[in-house]
Amino acid sequence: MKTYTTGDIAQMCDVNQRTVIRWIDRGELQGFKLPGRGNNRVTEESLVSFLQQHDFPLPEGLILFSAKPVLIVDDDSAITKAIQRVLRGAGYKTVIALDGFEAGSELVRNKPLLMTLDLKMPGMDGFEVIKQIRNKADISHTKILVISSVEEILLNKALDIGADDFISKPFTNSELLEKVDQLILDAKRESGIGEGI
Amino acid sequence: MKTYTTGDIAQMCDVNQRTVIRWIDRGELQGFKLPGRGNNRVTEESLVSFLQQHDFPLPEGLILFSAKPVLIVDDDSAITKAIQRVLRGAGYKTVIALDGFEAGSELVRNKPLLMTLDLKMPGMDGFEVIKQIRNKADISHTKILVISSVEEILLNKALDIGADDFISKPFTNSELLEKVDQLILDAKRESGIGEGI
DNA sequence: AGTTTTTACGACATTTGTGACATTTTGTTG
DNA sequence: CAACAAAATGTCACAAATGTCGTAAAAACT
Repeated sequence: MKTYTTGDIAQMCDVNQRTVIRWIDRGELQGFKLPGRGNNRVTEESLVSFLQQHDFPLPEGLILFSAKPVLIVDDDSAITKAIQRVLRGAGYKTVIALDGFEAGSELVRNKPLLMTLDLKMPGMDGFEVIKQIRNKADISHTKILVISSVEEILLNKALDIGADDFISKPFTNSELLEKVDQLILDAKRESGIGEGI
Repeated sequence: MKTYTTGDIAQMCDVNQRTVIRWIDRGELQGFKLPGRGNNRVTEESLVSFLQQHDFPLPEGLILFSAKPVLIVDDDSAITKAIQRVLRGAGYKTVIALDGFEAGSELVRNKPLLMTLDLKMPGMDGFEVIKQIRNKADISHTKILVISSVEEILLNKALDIGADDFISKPFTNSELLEKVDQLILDAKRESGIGEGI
């Protein structure tokens, strides 16, 4: 379960850290204390509830952190639906993009932790997309799982450019889920507050 | 997320702080309250929108934030640069997108008032893009100026789908500027920005 | 082991919200 | 124009909330 320190929250709310501690002391923000000297921690749940209760505009990185969708990019809607079925079955929310424009807009809109990417889509250079993603700060953290049936050499090239993993068609549901679970885990571990903005 | 206190705004607008609080209470300036006694905070976004609506001269630090760019979409970088030169000369900020992915991501990222769109880009269906834009609430307001050399019939079809205006290649700088100025004016009027009495 | 960064807390300075009231501005009427 | 009412804004005092600073402990990171 993700927790936040008083410093995280202070930065997030544009408020002095001393003030956050006072909120917790007064009980206005629910937190718990570490054994040592009583350093405060606040669960994501408490924080979101607190922010909503006071009409705080939700900071980017926090919006539905645990419910962020996986973006599925493929021009073949049969494939996107198949992938979607598997991921939904495992509890993931999903968003589908069938072309480059949709992929770009949904990526920036949802800022997913992970996207699956078909390397050879008509009119869309997968390698170029990977480069652009890694080059834009607000989405550069996105985990990219390349899904394709092209030759091994090209897949390795994708990894060199910045993809995080690949899977070759055809693949089994469990193979897909294994890689998705791993990448999501990595993404959650790496993501912190204030980073990647 | 940058926020401002009532004191900041009072100083900025050369107004009594008491008055700023009343603006917020009346709902004329959108703000939110801290837990304690309800101290007010106003996001940069709300403040800029408020200042523009009342023709306040924008303080230095807020000018950049307020100037939304024009998005230029074309696969031919010679053309994008030419358009960029003209628009910059007229004082517009510009962002260029050379393919569908870039167009989608920059559109959602910058939420420009206006985009120029080449209808026939390789691997990107201009009509489909227009449809998608009109179908997504966060960008549906975007003014679309179609720039193309295709036949009149297709251009009219673009208008039917949801484009706001078109201009045929080749065109002069003044023709382009005239249409851009008009569309930007429309966009500002419709969004309530820059309305003076 | 070490070092660096972050955190909690106290004491004090500053800012903020509120109410009550004075002043200015705006609009209307004769 | 003058007179007037209505609304908006300015002024002031005080309690409450927040900001600032220094220090020592804790946590994070080699």
